[in-house]
Formats: sequence, C-alpha cells, structure tokens
Amino acid sequence: MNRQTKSSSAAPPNFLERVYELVRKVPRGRVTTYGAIAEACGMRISARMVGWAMNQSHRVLPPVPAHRVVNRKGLLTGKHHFATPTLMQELLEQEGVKVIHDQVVNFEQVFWDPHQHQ
DNA sequence: ACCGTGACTGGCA
DNA sequence: ATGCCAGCCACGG
Repeated sequence: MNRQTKSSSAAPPNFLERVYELVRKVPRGRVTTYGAIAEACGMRISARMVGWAMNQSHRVLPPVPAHRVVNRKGLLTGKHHFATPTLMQELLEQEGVKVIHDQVVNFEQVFWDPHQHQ
C-alpha cells in the first residue's frame, strides 16, 4: 500500500484520458500537434507519449479524431496507423483541410492551439 | 532485468 | 534551409 501501483510517476494516471479529451476538443477543419497536446497536458517534454496515446486511441470511446493530430511540421506522420494509409488524409480533406504529399497546406492557419483555447 | 523501438521535438552543424 | 543527434516516457521481446 503505497504510491501508485501501476503507471509511472512522471505522467498522471489520467494523462491518457486528458489527451483524448483534449483532442476531441479540436474543432472540425482544424489540426493540432503532438507537442501542443503534450504541453497542454503538462508533458511537453514528452510529445512521444501523445503519439503513444494516439496509438491506443482507436480503442477508446467516444472516438478520438486522431486524424486532426499531426507533427510539428504539419506532416501526417501517423497516417500509417489508420485503417488505411490514405484514411487520415481523406478525413482531413473531408473536413476542409487540404493535404498535399502528406503535408497540411497552410498548416499554421489551420493549426489549433489547445493552450489558446483551453 | 536489459535493450530497442516509437503517430515527437528542439537544438546545432 | 536541411539533416543529424540527444532527450523523453512507456511498452514489448
């Protein structure tokens, strides 16, 4: 009886939930980055944890719009983890986000900062 | 228990 | 501007 049984110490036990809830807040037609989410969750030093969280997001309810999360360059680095390699791009374009060569066009324009929105 | 990998990022050459 | 390296945390083999 003491301290946490599982999970680690650096990240809070609800870190995963926090990430998902935050990603769900991303408006349709906008995108955010792993680093931005990590920072909003107090894990800016570990954006990788967000990527790991996204990998698990497919089994979480309600569904998480993981396709709205790209890397800092605006590249769809996670597209290979979707049902099909083109699904992520199609979902984004379906929302009005233009993507060329796995790169979000006008990335800084469609970028949605969770910290700014809280 | 140890090592390598990963949907990342910032800094430096 | 582009490319490489190191730091980060968690998980699987």
